[in-house]
Amino acid sequence: MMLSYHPLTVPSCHTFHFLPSSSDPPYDIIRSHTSLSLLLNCKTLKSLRKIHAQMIKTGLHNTNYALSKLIELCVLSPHFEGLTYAISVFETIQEPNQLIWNTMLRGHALSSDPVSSLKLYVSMISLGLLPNSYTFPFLLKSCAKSNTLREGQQIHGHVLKFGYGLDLYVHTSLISMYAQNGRLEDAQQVFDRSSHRDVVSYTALITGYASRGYTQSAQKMFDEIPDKDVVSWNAMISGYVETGYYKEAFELFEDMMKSNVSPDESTMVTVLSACAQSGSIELGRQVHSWIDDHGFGSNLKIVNALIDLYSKCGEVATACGLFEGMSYKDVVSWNTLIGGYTHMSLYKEALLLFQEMLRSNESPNDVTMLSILPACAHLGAIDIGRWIHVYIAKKLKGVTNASSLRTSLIDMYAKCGDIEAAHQVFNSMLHRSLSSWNAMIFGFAMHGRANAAFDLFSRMRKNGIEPDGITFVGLLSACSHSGMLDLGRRIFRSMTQDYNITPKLEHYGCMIDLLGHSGLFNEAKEMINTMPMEPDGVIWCSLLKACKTHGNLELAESFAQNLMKVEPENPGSYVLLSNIYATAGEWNKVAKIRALLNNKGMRKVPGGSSIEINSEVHEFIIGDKVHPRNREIYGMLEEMEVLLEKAGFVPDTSEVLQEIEEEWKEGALRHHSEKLAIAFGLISTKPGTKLTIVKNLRICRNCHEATKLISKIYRREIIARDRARFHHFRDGVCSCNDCW
DNA sequence: GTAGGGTTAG
Repeated sequence: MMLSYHPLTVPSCHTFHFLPSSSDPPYDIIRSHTSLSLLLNCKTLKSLRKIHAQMIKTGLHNTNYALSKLIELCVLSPHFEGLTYAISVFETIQEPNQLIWNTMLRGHALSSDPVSSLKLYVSMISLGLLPNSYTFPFLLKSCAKSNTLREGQQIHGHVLKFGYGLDLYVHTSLISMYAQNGRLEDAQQVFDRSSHRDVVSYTALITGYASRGYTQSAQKMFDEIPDKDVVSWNAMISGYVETGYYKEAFELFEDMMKSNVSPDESTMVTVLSACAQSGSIELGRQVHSWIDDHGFGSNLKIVNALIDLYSKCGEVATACGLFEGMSYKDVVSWNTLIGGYTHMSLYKEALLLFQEMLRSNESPNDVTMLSILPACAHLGAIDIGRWIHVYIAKKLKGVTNASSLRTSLIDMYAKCGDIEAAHQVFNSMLHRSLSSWNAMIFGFAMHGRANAAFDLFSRMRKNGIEPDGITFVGLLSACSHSGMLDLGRRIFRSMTQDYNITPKLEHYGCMIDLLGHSGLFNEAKEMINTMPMEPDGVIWCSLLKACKTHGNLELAESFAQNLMKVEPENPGSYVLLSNIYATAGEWNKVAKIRALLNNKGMRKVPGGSSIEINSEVHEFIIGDKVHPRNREIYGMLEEMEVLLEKAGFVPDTSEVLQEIEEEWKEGALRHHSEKLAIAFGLISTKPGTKLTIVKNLRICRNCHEATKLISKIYRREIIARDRARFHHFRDGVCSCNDCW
């Protein structure tokens, strides 16, 4: 029975007055003893220490059983850093028995540093102690977990040397160790040589095959199992899910339902995650009603999987409802919904939920951070991003995802405009993955620092890191943001010739953007004709923009037609074309396009900008009047206009249709969302404070010119991120050198 | 005499 009261509220006299007697085996008494139940429910190191102290007082600590149980519970407890405590207990024991040694080995194998169990084993052997059949599964587990094949092979040698080669548990552990190290032939060999096998050893091998994509071999082994149990079914189903064979997974699930084995929690979680990953919402709903009918409806892990299903399939409200209806939530529940929001681009909702999580008693973990950092990056919420950085440094030291967390931080800082902070994180890293290098290269590219991006690339090569396709997207976009055509051409060639990487759509996109920007339309068209895939909207759009820059009306029309073919529902293409006509003074055509837009009932995505002040993200759309400090903001806008005019600023009205419709005549330019955000930034920060604005569309030329002057007039550094890149405005100039 | 192997958020 689970104890519902807190361990510390139980009087100690009641807890510890049994002492083992010789006639009664102590473990029977102790097992039924409250103190062990207390240990099992022990949630803090402090209460564990108290219980331990009681054990010492009552002499219970002298029994090997109690000690080994104490250590085991320390080591298995998810609630605190039990291993450290277990080690301290272990060190007080004069002559630990084999059980205690094994329990310590198990603890180390389960820890975040499984290799330490091998070290402990070495010290055990050097004391002249012998392993038994229980020793090896722990050691092999740590070799499997840490992918240390060589050590695993040595342990295999010891297994044979000490004569445990026939133990089924040891055997299965060996299979699992080889399988997880990717040595499927060795795993199969161990399996074939075993004199007896059971469903568990089959399953170990199946998992190995399936996780490496050898689903056929896995299925063959699975068919051979005479007495399939629920775990073996689950392993096979999840093998298909993991490798993306959703249809096969669903079919197998159906077979399982027809068999005499009933699915369990794990089956449902696996099948639901298959539905989520493959977007099979209808099937997911069927599974959901099955779950409700079979009494799984309040199972924590299953509800978490359902939340994942609904949020991944776009039914956020259903996901949210399930989340709110949970009587007990764990960290996975929070992470799943936060991740669901991020997945659906609901970044603000993700941040709000994260803040709610902090207010509740749930501590975020590395997974939380990995889904919340992209939300900060999108919103430009750098204050929260910095807070998370501190939290990671303090609380999540040495977590397994350290490298991806840092990479995520680099991305966040870069996208929030603080490229220096991004660089600092990068430099502080001891082990950089390819994606860390890529994130930093992308960061520099976004900020128009092409040279830094290329320096980093050569440093990366010197470190012996092989670039991938993504690296080259970074490098090519660095070229395109800085208008470096020749370098771009060289990189594009080198990518195929020297690195054997086949260019994808994104690579062609960067090159076509570069060519278009340089006015080399023929060459751009040639590239489109020779590339092996169809160009997407992004490519036509970049060419259309190039036409605007170079005033090429004729080509613009044909590009626009292509754009409308690829993205007929995207009003942006129509607006772009109408802007080009407006620039050329072709007002009839402008009117035609406007009529077309109205007929189709399309509205342009409103331009929105956000600015973070005191950890709060404020969003503005064009002509926005809903902000609580609306009057002050518009007052500031008027002041800005007066000062701009004084400084000689003449608005370029040719782009007046950028934000088409309602307010296009009056104030369409004056009240662009970035101006509102800047005005709000100016009134709510101290003089001299840097302002960072995030915009969902591209910044228009008019605002770009105005912002340059504003940075000078108000002596403010203004950093603006638009859809494509960063602009650093300072003292009347922009880092992009007007090349965008 | 107690313990050990295979499946389950990203």
